[in-house]
Amino acid sequence: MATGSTRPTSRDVAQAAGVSQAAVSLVLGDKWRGRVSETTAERVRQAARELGYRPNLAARNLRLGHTRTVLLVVPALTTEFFAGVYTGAARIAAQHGFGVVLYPSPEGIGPARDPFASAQAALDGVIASSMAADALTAIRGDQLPLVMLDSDPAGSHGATTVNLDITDGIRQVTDHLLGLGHRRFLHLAADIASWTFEVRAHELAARLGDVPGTSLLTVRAPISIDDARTATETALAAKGPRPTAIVCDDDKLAAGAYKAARRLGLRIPDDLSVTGLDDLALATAIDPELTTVRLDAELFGERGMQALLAVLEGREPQQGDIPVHLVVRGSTAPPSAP
Amino acid sequence: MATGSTRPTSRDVAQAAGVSQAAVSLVLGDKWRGRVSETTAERVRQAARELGYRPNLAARNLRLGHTRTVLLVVPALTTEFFAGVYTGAARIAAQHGFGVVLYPSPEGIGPARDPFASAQAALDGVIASSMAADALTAIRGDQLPLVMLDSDPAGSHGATTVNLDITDGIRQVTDHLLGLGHRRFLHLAADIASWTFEVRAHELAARLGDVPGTSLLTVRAPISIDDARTATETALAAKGPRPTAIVCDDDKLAAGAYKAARRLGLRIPDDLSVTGLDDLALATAIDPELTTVRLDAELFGERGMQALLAVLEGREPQQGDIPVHLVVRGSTAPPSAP
DNA sequence: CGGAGGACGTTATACGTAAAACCTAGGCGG
DNA sequence: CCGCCTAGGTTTTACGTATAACGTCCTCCG
Repeated sequence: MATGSTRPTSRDVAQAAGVSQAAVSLVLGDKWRGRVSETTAERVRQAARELGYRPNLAARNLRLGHTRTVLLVVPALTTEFFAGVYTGAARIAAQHGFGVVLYPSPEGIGPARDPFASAQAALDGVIASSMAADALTAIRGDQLPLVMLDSDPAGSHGATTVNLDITDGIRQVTDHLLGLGHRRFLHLAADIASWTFEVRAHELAARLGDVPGTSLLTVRAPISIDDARTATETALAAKGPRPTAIVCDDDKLAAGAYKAARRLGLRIPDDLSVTGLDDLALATAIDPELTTVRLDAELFGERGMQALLAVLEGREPQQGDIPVHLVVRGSTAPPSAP
Repeated sequence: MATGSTRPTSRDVAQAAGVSQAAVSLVLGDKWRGRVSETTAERVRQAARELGYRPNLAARNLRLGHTRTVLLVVPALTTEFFAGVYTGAARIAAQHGFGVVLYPSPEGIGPARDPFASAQAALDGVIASSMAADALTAIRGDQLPLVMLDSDPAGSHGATTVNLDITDGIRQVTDHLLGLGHRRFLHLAADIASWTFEVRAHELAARLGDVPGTSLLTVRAPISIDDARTATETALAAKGPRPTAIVCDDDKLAAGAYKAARRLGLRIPDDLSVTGLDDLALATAIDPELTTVRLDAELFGERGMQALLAVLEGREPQQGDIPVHLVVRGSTAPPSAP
């Protein structure tokens, strides 16, 4: 409270405590065992408290050569899902003294399309969702440690990948629906080029291919309730035997399917079973509640961060996909008599 | 591609281009008009490109004394709303060469309850939502430029405030409902101590107080669909004449009210009108679609960031609350005969 | 033809921190 | 009583950048 209006530095603290700047750094950095007496240490801490001293992060980062900050690249934050991923990642990060800065989607943020420029921070590593595909090339340029989320393990050029076990999720959905007796399926697919959605399509086709007498129609829509509604409406209005079950890539698409069904006068689950994927708040808000595959977004973020920390520390990242599980609610039932 | 594995510095670029480090800084910082010839400038740029040079942000921040990074403090990201706020803030920030780092909610992130420690970055300013109230004391400690979102202008100790015109939103809701003929109201309130929710309660009471023959019952619930459902159910089960309209502090609460209504066998909007506030994706997913007050989250974030930029540059921030507007959908109708 | 600028750079320095290298008593074993 | 160790510090340096202050030539005008 003496120098003026500029923030106090470690030198100011040193002066106030009557020691050298080095001593301050030692004490505040907890490196003083056997180097500084307990009494002076306390004096330093006292002075720091009184001045309201906060170390200058920029200077520390420069000195240390790292920033304990990582970048999380995600698509636009239009659902709770990636908010959950962020929360999980940030939690683990905080436990290890790291910060997480977000780079949400190349579109919509502004002219600076360069994640590294726009995330104004010096970075130690990157976690990137494969859905933010166009940011990838920029990222690969730098040689920062990289963890890919929801990404093809084979196509990630050696980057560590952390994935949800979507394949198993789709398996659970199809087992459930086939077990109920459904045979004619509509796949309401997300209109996004991303590995995680390819997996859904592939596994669904593979599963149904194993069962004779099944049919599978696919229709694509952007992830928006209204787009999903219109796509579903036209698909259902087509001639021929109507599908009895709609498998959606995502809960929002499922909400669109609900609206289409209402417009067409079809009742869920009596005339039509619908499944989602995500388990957003939306899933239990609609009526009937949605049978869907629950993805643990926070765990996903945690695992991503843990993997990145492992890479940064030269350890081997944990192997294995993150389990997901079907939660059966009121939107699925046996098909009515054909 | 020569020095080894460590990142190239401006000195490496200088050496490669055969100039001094200062020249590199001049050229890359666009301060070279009349100081460096176009040919050498191009040589420098070329060298920088070849080496894949990126300036060390930590060093730059140290030198410059600022970081062009601001902190956005928000409650947990459990709806799209604050994701929108972030997106808007980040867009404006990017246009001005700023980065935004997020500090979501003191709970849930980890042991580091200090926003400044956990947001590992050196900061130039802070935008804070009043809903993250417990972080505030920590923030007030530092004397960073501060913009408060959704906060009592009178109680913000001189910090700049940017607010949505919630008062007008509630006015629109009550006008709409009163116009339809409703007289008995239930206020489903968010169980959060925050100015923005107090405003809702206050304005609603004031508005109805002006109209003789109206009644207002209030019930509080945490912002979760299930909590809202049970709270609503018990409120509606109480004896006495049943409310004909439920005004909810938020769309999620409204979704809970829907479920309560279904359980009690009440039809919306025939037996019960319901209004929300936010206009989340949820609002159009439920049936009937929700009459609600649309809050432009991105604009909110933009205005917050613009205000902070104004403060940082010593300009006067733009005055005036952000307009909101009622969007009437299927969840409101005249009350059935008393 | 002398010197006053421009054009084109370079040298030197400071930002605040962490930590290696160095200093100085005092105590103590041999 | 010498040498060495240890406790308790201090001096010094480096991190990479931006920029103020300082040199050169070369040109051109009076």
